[in-house]
Amino acid sequence: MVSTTPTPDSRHPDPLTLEVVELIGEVVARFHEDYEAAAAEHSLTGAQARLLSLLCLEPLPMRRLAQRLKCEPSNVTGIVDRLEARGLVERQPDPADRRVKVAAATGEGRRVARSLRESLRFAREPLAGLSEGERVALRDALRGMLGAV
Amino acid sequence: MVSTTPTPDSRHPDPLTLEVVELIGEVVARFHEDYEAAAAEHSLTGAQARLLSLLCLEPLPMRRLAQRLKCEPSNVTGIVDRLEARGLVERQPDPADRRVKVAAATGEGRRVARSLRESLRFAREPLAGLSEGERVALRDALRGMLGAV
DNA sequence: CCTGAATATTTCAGGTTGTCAAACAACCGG
DNA sequence: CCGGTTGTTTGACAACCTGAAATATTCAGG
Repeated sequence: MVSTTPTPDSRHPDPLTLEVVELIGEVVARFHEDYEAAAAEHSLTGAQARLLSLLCLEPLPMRRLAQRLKCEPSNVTGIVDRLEARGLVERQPDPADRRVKVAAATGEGRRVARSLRESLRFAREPLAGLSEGERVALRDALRGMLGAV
Repeated sequence: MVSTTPTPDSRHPDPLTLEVVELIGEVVARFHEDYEAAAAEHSLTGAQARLLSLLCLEPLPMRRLAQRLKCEPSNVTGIVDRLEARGLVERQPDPADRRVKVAAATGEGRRVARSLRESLRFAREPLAGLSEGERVALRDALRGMLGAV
């Protein structure tokens, strides 16, 4: 009787699945709130914070930035403009292809990004309230969700 | 020795916590993508879809809408304006207080919201790939995260 | 080498979201 | 009745986002 996963048909979800969906929605909402708030503390918008965080890992051409952020390249132009005006990012020419401009975080940009990462409390603090077993279970379930698609 | 949760200090998170944070970030990103895409299929923006979904549960005064959406009331005015122009929402006078206007979903609005909810596949389809035990574990961990704050 | 297609970036126009301050109407306590 | 508070809207402004057009550069073929 333990056997068959009780067919959580995605068209007729069972109550358990519905509750999990509800909970995920709440987590998503809180995560966003927290992210925007952390960005605002550094006088950044959410979009600016995301872009700066990306560049903090490695410099990227404008085109790739747009792909990572899932938006149009013309949009990235403006965001980089504003970050560049504040000295957090700079455009560098690509020696291999004079069409492309590589955006890179400046030293100050990296400093701000690090500070921002540290003020991102949600998804870390509440995790501290979980036992190791729960965290392992959470990890496995999340892996399953992301891998299943 | 079972006692103390192995101190996942939020300033020096262990690798397990870091991975979970990473996974949550991915889930949040996918959830948002999916939500925006589902909204776009119905020619709605994310904000419009969220507001319409709220009104689909119960009519709400503008003020409360702003609280639920965590934004300024003046912002809600515009979003309701656009939804009202499309006949998905209507403003009704509150007989008890002539200052307040209650926004309510129209029949068409409810129809669109239902259709939207059904096209929201992420957070439901991948869940189907989890065993019942995993879904229970996920539920408990999420509850713990949300409650712990 | 030259031409034309393709690519990377920017610019521009237009729409949506969001804030803040100010206006306005209606409520309410004294 | 009066003054302060509350709910909604309006206006000005900034950021985000898209789509189309302009520009510069690369690259493949003839």
